[in-house]
Parts: sequence; structure tokens; C-alpha cells
Amino acid sequence: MASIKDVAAEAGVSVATVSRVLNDHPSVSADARTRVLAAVETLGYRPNAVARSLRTDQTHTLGLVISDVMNPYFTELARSVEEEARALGYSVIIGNADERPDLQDHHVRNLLDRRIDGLLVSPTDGGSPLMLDAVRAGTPMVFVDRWMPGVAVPVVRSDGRAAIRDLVAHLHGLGHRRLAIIAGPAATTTGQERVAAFREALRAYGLDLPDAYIGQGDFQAESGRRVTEGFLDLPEPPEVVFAADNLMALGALDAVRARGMRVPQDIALAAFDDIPWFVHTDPPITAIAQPTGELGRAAVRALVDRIEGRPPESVTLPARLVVRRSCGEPSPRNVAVDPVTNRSES
Amino acid sequence: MASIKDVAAEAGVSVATVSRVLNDHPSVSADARTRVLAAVETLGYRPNAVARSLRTDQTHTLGLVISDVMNPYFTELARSVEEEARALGYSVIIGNADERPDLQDHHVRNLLDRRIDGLLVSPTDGGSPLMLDAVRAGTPMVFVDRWMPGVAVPVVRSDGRAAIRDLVAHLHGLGHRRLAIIAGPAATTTGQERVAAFREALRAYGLDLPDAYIGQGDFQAESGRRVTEGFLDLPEPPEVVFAADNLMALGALDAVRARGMRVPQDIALAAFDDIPWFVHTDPPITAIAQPTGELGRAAVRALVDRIEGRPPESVTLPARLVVRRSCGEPSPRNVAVDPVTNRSES
DNA sequence: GGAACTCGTGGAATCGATTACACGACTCCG
DNA sequence: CGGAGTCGTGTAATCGATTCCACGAGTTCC
Repeated sequence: MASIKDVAAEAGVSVATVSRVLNDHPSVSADARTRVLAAVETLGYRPNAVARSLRTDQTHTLGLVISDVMNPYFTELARSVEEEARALGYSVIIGNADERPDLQDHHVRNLLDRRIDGLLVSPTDGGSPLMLDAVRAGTPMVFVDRWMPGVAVPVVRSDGRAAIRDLVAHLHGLGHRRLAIIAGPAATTTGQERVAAFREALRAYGLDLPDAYIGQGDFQAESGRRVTEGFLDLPEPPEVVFAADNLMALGALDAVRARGMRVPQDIALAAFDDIPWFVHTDPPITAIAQPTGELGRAAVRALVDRIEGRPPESVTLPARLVVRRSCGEPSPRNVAVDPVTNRSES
Repeated sequence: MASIKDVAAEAGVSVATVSRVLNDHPSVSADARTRVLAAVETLGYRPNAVARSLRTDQTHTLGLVISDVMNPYFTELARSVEEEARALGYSVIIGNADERPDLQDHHVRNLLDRRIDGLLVSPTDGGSPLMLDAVRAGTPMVFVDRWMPGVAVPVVRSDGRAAIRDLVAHLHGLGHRRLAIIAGPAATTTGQERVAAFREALRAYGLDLPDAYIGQGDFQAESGRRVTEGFLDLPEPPEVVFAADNLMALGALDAVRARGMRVPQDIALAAFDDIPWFVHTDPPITAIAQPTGELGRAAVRALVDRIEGRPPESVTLPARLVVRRSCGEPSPRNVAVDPVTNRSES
């Protein structure tokens, strides 16, 4: 592969001049410029990004470490991150932590070794020493969706509290009183917050959230299934199961079906994180939708601000309730416009 | 960030010795080794992968350019690719082409500039000059899922012909005679092949595939919707719609529902590419499942073989039919075990 | 007319690693 | 005892770019 030296030789100039042309530095004569460009063309020369990075100490690359690529929420997040990054002249390397702290650390270490310019993380746990070190060492970092409390890193996330209040209002309006939640890992902020918000919302209606109605999940479908089976085995099973993410909701749906029970007639189901597929499930699932694309874009902008020396901003965007049929027929005032079909559902 | 020089100074040896310790080269004294390792520890030194790559001309990175990350099939493919690559000591940079040749070229160029060791591509079109140049220049490359005909690059894919024959047999057994297909882009091999295999399978039953029953889609949900509406507007609409990928099947399902029609009573639906969600749709969708994970792993192995100087092998694995309820009640002998729940469905 | 500038250019240092080569200290063996 | 190996180590070249500095030629201005 041709190097800058070959181009210089072909154009009859020094490598310095070639470099200047390539980085359109002003002081290059028109003559030299055309000769260099011609040489670049004939040799099919492309600058070696590795060499350039070594010299400039910039890779124009962002690292994105997410908890689970197979979760459509994170897939969409990854996609919007890549789009915004590309628009700003950066590439993205994605690391899939699969909800495993050791894998998360593997990816963070790998990305740091590659000298990425900045790191976007949705931490699987509350306190990776490796990440704390990286922050302390000055690595530009932004948390997205989840974060690590007490760490001085901007956070881009959505606040689901209002939407969870709306959900509880909706459920209460349908006559449900025994509400259970499949929680996420206690080590994640989203895992904790959603339970706290749910409990708080219930209290507003004078409802309690007994321990038996809090199932410990791990954001994966299988745990949703397991926890739901536990709920159904209770002497007094809940009337509603609220899953703290979309995959656990799917597991819950499986568990309910496996018992030959029907949603919503026998038990109602709702989920945090809306995804296109929820429109097509049987029944369509009521969910809380995050502005995922906007979160990804805002996170990239915050990170690039930090990298390029501008002050980065934390961003919190509201989530919103999308009512479908999995909790029973909604009363008319709760009808929402479906984000996928753009048609209102009844 | 500490460099190899700092480590050398701290340990009181030369950089050469440090490098030897790090790459566990045999001729280093035990004494020097322990001093170097101690220095590495106290400084928290991590080798700069950029510098190492420049010198060794190896990045230990693979590029993966796929057509659409939001498609669960490709998400799963990407995941298995990353896993196998990690096991073999490589990282993966994913580029999402979004079915756009220009974006595909952007990513290929970007990856080549970064001097990735090899490229895994699922081409969106039949003949990117850029990729042809890269092949000619000797870039290790492997096609996965789709390929470019006439290019000397190993292909790892699944053969759906037998499964499509099984599908047509299943449909014929249920009494369906007017079968239509939503095709993928003609520029993709998978787009063409699935239509050809479908037509061939129909012929075995003396059935025809008229032009009116071939709709041109682009592997995206919206095109599935559009094409299906066209089918439903025909004077004699088909009894079955077979979508050449999962997203178009979803679009088709939407279109059918929007007319107030039911699957499978009013029209049957089947899809190429099975995904976990198809178990949960209303009704569960009959689909042809590819061994996606195995494809991704085989593709990585082929590529790494090529990179490390071993002869790479093309791989073709069979796809298989998974019968669910979207084409009507299957007769008992067609019952298949569901890959997600591992329970047989009736 | 000469000092002061500007402009275009090239030489060479530099980024952080790897590695060929040289070299001194030992060991071994005839 | 001396030549030939072996072993551990350091010096320096190298990968492919960027960029500081110096320098010659041409301009400008007093």
C-alpha cells in the first residue's frame, strides 16, 4: 500500500508538502497542490489512520460499551450513536458486555488500549475500578441510560418517573390493585430507580408494594419467565406484572402462556422500554417508551463536546406511556397514538 | 499515560528488554523480567495498540459491514461474530450500511484506512468497485449471508432451498394454491435466490409464480407493507404471502391488519429468517430459520484462517422450516419443535 | 538600497512500539 | 588455553504520518 513517501516521490515534492496538501494547510502553492493530488490519484493513496493517530494522539473514534446488543433498545441506541458520531466525523467501536462485569472490563480495557478519544458507557454494575481509574486519568466519558452514582461523569438518560405514574394511574383506573414488578439488577441505576418510582406511584394510590411482589430479574428474558412463575405460584398472585425491561416482559408473556392463562384477561402485563415488536405481540403490549434515538444523539454530542474542550452537559429526557391492550381495554381518555403505526389504537 | 520508555527507566533496563518481556520473548533474565513487571504494575502501564499496529502492520481487528443492524438477524450475526473474534484474539468494528451502497462504501473505506486485518461483508449490492479494488489489493475478505458473484472471496451462508421446498410442501398440504412472494432487492444474492428457489419449489407442484405475485421489496418493513397492499388490491389476491425477510413480514402483517383481515384465516403469512419475536406475534409466524450463530462463527474462522495464512473455506449450512400458526393449522406430521421455547407447537 | 516580511518548501524530530544487529560476559570443549 | 557458542542486553532503524524550524526567493516599505 502506497505511503506518503511514494506520493512525495511521484509528485516531486517532500513529504511535508504532501501532508500539507492533505490537511489543507494554507501555505502550499497551487502548482504543488495539483501535482500532489494527481499523485494521490494515480497511486490510489489513502492516508494510514494508524500512523496519523500515533502522531496526533487522536483516533477520531468513540467507544460504546453497552449491556446487551440483542436487546432492541440497545440496538437502537447503538444505531443512533453511530449515526450522530459519523455526522461529527467520528467512528464508533461497540463492545457488548452481555450484562457481565468481566466482559465490560474487557471491552473498556481494549478500547483504552486502542486510545479511543472518548467512551460512552451504560454500566452493568455500580463500581468498576477500571472505569473509575479511567475517569481519574482524564479519559473523556459519558454515561448513557445507566450510570455510576458519585462519579463525576455527565449522564444522558431518560426519566421514567412521570411515565410510571401514568402507568399506575392507567392500571388503577382499570381496577387493578395487586401490582407486581420484575426488577432489574440492583447493581444498575435503572434497576433500582424503576422499582423506587413504581413504589412511589403506588403509594399515591394508597397501594403497597410487598416484597413478594418484587421479583429479582437480570434484564434477560429467562429471568422474566422465572420471576413470573414465582408470582403465579403465590397464594394471592398479582393482577398485573410490570417488567422493568422489554426482554423480561417477553419472558413473562411466555410464563403466562405456558400456564394456559391469557393476557390481559387472567393477568395484565406492562413493560419498560417500548420496541416495534410490542405492536405485533399477542396482545400488543403496553409499554413505557424512551426517546432512544434522541438519547444516543445527545450522548454523542456531550462526549464530543468534552473531547473537543467544550463543557459537556448532562441530559435527562422524559419517557412516556404508550397504552396498548395488555392491561385490559383502556378507557377512552387513556388512548395513545402508537409510535410505530402512527395510528391510535383502541 | 506511561509509555514503554517510562517503564524502561523505572525498571532500569532498555526499551528493548521491556518489549521482550511484554511479548514474552525467551531471552530475558528472570531478574530483568521481574523488575519490568514490577515497573509495569507501579506505573499502570498498558501498551499503546496504535504504536504497536504501526510497527507490526497488524491491528488484530476485523471489520464487519452489515446491511442493517436493526434487523434482528444481523444483530445476532454481529453478536456471534464478535464472540468468535474475541475468542481468537481479535476485536470487531461494525459498520451499518442500512442497505445503502454509499454508506457501505463509506464504512469499507473507513475500515481500510484503519488498516483492519480483514473484512467481513454482507454486501448490499452486486458490485462495489471499492470492494473489488480491496480484494485485488489483497485485503483478506469473507462474504457472509450475501455475496458478490464472480469475486474470488470465500462465502459463508446458508442454503434455504430445501427449507423453501419444505415450506411450499407445507403450504400446498394446507390447500394453498395462489402463493406470492415479497422479494428482496434484485442487487442482493439473497434477494434473487429466494425468489428462484420459491419458483422452483412451486413448479414441483405444478404451480406458477406470475409476475403479479412477485412484489419488489427492499428488506425493510415499510416495503413489506406496501407490497402486501398491492397484493390485496389484485382482482385475485394470493392466499399466501411469503416475505423474503423478517422485517418485510412484519410490514405485511401490518398491512393485513390494517384492512381488518386476519392471519391465517383470510391470508397466510410466512417469512425467511426466524427471530425470537415470531413466537410472540399474533399469530406466531411460520419461518425459515438460519443457523445464524454458526454462520457468524464460521465466517470469522474463515477470515482468520485467511489472515493467518491458512487456506480459508467457503461454508454453506442448511436452513430449516419452523412451522407455527400463520399459514393455518399444520397437519400433525408438519409439527416442528420451536427453537425458542423448545416446546413443540400445535 | 537594505531591513523586515511573507510565502512556499524541505529537513528532521517525533509519536510508541518492535526487532535486526552488535557486543560483552560466560561456558564449553578440544 | 583459546576459539566457538550461547545468553542477555542495548543501540538504533523503522513503521507513516505531523509539524517545528530554517532557509531562499520575492515583496514591501522607509
